[in-house]
Amino acid sequence: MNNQYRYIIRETGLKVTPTRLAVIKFFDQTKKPAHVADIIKALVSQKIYADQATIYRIVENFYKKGLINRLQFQKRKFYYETNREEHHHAICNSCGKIEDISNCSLQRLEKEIEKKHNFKVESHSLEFFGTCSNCLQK
Amino acid sequence: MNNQYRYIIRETGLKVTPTRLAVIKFFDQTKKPAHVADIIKALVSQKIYADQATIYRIVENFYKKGLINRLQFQKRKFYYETNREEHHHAICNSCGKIEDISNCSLQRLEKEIEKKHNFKVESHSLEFFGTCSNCLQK
DNA sequence: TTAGGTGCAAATGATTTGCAATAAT
DNA sequence: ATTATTGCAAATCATTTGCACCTAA
Repeated sequence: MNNQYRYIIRETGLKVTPTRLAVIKFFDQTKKPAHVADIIKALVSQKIYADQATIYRIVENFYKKGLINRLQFQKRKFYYETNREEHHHAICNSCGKIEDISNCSLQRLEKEIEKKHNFKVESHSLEFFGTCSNCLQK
Repeated sequence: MNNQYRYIIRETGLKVTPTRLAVIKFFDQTKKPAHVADIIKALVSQKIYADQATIYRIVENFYKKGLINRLQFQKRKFYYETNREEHHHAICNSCGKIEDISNCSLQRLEKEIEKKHNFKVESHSLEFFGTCSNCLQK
C-alpha cells in the first residue's frame, strides 16, 4: 500500500521516514498546489504532528529531487504540487481558486528563445490571473 | 525636465514628492526589473535617502496604479519594472541575469482558456528559467 | 487647511539555520 | 555504526503597520 511511496522516496536516495511518506501521499492524493501550512494542516488532521522546519526541508528536498514542482502565484509564499505532465494555472484574483491549464504548447516559443537569445531554456512558469466562473456570476 | 515625471504621477491622483519623482525616474532610466533594495541603493548613490517603508509604499502604489509591473522569479521577493509593452523574461539559473523576451503571442491561448474554463483572463506571467549564453560557455 | 506622505521602530509572515537528540540504513 | 533526519528555538529576510510629524495641493 505505502510501498509505491516508499519506492518513490528510496529512488531519490533520501531515507524513508513516516513524515516523508505522509507528505508524498498528500501530494499524490491532493492534486492541487499546496503551501507548507496546507500540508501541516492536512497532516494534523491525520494526527501526524511534524515540525514546520521538517516540512520545509522535506518539501525543498522533494523539489530538488524533481518529485514535486514549486510555484508562486504573485504571493510571498511557495506552492508545491506533484510533478505531473506539463501544465499551468489560472488563479482567480477574487477567490483565489486555482485551476489547471494544459496543452500550452510553448515548445515553439522555447525553440525561438534558444535560437534568438542563445539561452538554454530548462523550465518555464506560466500563470494566468483573472476571475473564475464562480466569481464572474457575482 | 522632471515635468514628464510630475505629470505621470499627477495623472494617477498621487501627490508629487521628491522621492516619488526619483523612483519614477529610476524606473524610466533603468529598464531592468528591480527590487526594493536595488531602488534604495540607486537612490542612495544619488544622495537621496528615503526610508525603506516609504519605498515599499511608493512601489506598491505605483503598481496598483498601473505605472509599473510586479514580477517574481521564483524568489521570495518582488521585482518591479516599467510598464512597457507586454513581454516576458528569461532568468539565468546560474548568474541570475534577466533577459527580455517579446512577442509571446499568448492571445490565442488566453482566448481558449476563457472559452474552455469560463475564466476571464486579466493578466498572465510567463518566465523562462535556464542558462544564459555567458554561463553556457563556462 | 487638510488629506495624504514620510520616518521610525516595532510587528508580521514565510522561510532558514544551528545544534543536540533520534531514527533509518 | 554511520549518516541522515528531526524538533526546537532562535535567526533571517522581505514586507507591513501604527503613529506622530511633515508637506503638497
